[in-house]
Amino acid sequence: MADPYKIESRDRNVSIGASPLFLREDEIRRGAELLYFGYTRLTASIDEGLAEQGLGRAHHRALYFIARKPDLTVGELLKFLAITKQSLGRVLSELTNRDLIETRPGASDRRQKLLRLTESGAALEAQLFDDLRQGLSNAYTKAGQDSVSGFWRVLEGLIPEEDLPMIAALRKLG
Amino acid sequence: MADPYKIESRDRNVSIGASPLFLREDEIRRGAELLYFGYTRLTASIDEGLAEQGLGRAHHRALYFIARKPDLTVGELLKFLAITKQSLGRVLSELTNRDLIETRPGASDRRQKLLRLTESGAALEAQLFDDLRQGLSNAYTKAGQDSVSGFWRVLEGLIPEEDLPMIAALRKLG
DNA sequence: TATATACGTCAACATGGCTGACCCATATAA
DNA sequence: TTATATGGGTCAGCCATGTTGACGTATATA
Repeated sequence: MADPYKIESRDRNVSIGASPLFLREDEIRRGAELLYFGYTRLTASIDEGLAEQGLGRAHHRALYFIARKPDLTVGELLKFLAITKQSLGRVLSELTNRDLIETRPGASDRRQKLLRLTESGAALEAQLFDDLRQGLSNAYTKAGQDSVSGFWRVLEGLIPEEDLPMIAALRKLG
Repeated sequence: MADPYKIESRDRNVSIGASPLFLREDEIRRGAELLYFGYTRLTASIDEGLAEQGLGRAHHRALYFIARKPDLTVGELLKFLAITKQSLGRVLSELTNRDLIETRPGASDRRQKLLRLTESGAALEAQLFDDLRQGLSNAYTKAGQDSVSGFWRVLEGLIPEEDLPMIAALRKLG
């Protein structure tokens, strides 16, 4: 067999090649549940701060990526969010109306719109980021560094290959 | 200082006690991003199978927990989903109309309604579970067993203490 | 000059949350 | 035994956030 890990059966409790442990239903369910509860609890903690401003999660996601990559174009942001331009349009115009973001035309391509946080947008994003930091640094500290690496590795494996370069680009320069 | 890990500052790039690595902004952002993309990509893979049946994520979550804990009461399910009974009511009546779930009164407390999958509900849930299994077992296999343990540990740390017993109960008997 | 691309916008609609008000049946405590 | 609390249901209206489809404008590029 070329690849002993390749999945070739729809059976449950399937044992494949040398690695039966990874494929038992209970371990899959455990991961699914922890991912669900972990993700929802973390976002719930942010929702509170967000609600104070009369904003929702959609706004936060946009603020987050704009903070992360200043001068992001609308097209790039659309790829991160994986929503339609119409949906994003609403979010961006609300953020603009509240003076949380500002735009300017691209230097090399003036059709593009470069997105940036305003000063008050940056302040709000920082405040929301703090909730993220509280939750994640608490979890990191409790789990320990080795666990954090494993956490990252498994999550990376959940993401389709073709999306990884885009995500990796978030961690590079501006 | 009693607890060297305790967070006492809102500064970014803060270094605390003996464990500065865990608290740097980049590591927090990396975790937040991987969690976001990992979670959304995994659920997106399920949405396709769900859309074929004309169902949404809300239906899947209910099916999932009923599959996981047969004879779950409505009240218990409400706690897992953390939504209002009105929202859940819509979902459950749709699932009932499609003959995917069935109910019967509780034995010890006849006010309760015990929820179960029908045969076709179980078949559908199994099919949807397969998408979960594909995604997670692929990620588990790529990452390796040690990473999987770390993945679980960090996620557990993201969940408020008071919610953990409820989640642990999912892995016990019926 | 023709065409493709980046972005915007109007309109209608779906999903899945929410609040508030009110109901019934059954358990439980006074 | 009667009062109250609890588990669950339901109607009505609203909100946030996604979707399609159609169409418009400015700028790049072949």
